Amino acid sequence: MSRHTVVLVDDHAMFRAGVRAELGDAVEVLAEAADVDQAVAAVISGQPEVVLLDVHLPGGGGAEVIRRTAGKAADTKFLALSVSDAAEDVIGTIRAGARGYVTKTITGEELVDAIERVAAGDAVFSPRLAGFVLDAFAGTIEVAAIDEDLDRLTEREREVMRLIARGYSYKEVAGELFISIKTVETHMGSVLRKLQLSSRHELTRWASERRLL
Amino acid sequence: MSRHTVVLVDDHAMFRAGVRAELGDAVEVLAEAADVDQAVAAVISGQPEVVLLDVHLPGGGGAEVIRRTAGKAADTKFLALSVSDAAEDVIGTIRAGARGYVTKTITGEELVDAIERVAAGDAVFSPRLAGFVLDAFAGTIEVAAIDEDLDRLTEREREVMRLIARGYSYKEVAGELFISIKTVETHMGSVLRKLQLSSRHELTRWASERRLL
DNA sequence: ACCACCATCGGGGACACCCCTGGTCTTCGA
DNA sequence: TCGAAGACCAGGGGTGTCCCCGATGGTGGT
Repeated sequence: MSRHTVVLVDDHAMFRAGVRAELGDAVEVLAEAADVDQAVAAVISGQPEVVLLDVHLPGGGGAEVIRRTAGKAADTKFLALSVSDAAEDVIGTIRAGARGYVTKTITGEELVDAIERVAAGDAVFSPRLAGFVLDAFAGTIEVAAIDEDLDRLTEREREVMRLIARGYSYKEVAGELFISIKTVETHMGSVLRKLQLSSRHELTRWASERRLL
Repeated sequence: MSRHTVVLVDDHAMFRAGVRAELGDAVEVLAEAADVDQAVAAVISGQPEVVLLDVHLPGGGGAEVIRRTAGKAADTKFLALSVSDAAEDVIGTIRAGARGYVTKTITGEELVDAIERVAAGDAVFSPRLAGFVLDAFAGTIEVAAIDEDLDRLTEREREVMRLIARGYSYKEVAGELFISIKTVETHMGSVLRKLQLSSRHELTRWASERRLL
């Protein structure tokens, strides 16, 4: 197997040196970078197969590097390499487009394996972290935050809201709930006022962001 | 380590027997099920740690089992075990709440390991499949499938469509694109006709399902 | 008894949305 | 050179959406 090309991004020179030593001859380190600007430049000029990316990085964080190089390094995969195992770090980085996320407790051998797998198109996670992504994906995260706004609605208002958010017209909602259009309008007025929205379109977006459909 | 409890769900008795033989004494198979109804009953009465779940199952599919047992088997994890490596199967099952997805090409030893990891709270994937989930999560999937409908729109129609789907009114779109409201209406008429939709609300849902916002 | 809140319903109005018919101008390829 | 297609614009009409005003009951707390 030919050696994979890698760009190494971390704000601590000592850590970069450590990774480089651990990787040894298994991969070819094209360049190193210590902040977002350097990283973006290095990735675009080097076109590496894999970028080893620190999540907490001066200048916007690792996710910013992924966003700024989007489309400018077509075949480059990003592998997050972080001390953090916080869910928001993991999810944020994956959302940005990283193909893997491993913690710095990883051994050199495992890291080489992870790099090879990411380069091959697979996704690599420290086992415990994959669960975060799945939780977020299945929509079980943030469920708690809804109620602050949502529980100020009455039961009837919630019914109307749900149908409207799904795209039903007032008339259809009226037919569905066996009430008059005028009552639907009244409820919708309350819903929009309580949720501080101004149109059914905003309501649709509000509901879809909270996965209430 | 104590043996994990498992319910085995697959519509082929032959395959269930095979899995049972492969697992041997490593896990305790509480029950088997051949369709959705049997599976739901077995999971609720057995309260297993892990359910080995076939994706294509008479009565609604594996995802239906997960939905119907939601909340009734608190500590039970679901591990999909399928011949299919199609992205829609993987994503659909994970969305329903499965904590892992492996193909039936797996060896018995690997399957035991996967069961143990899922029981411990980790997520397990056949390497190639994890990418599907990440793609869907990052919103990069289906980008190819869109164009069949989307590329029938002209450039201007796409601009109008994007703004409308975001909740802009016709007037706001007109102001944004420096054209008259009447022109926006004309473009929207074309968009709705070409996409076979009938209202801006359906367009909003259409676009959000494809993550074009 | 009174008040607050909820669900229900109505009139009327301003505007948005969707469809229809028409038209001009440009670009592009047969 | 002539049509096809796209971007642009207009009028009119029917319906939907959102808001204002009002009203009637029921329920629950003080």
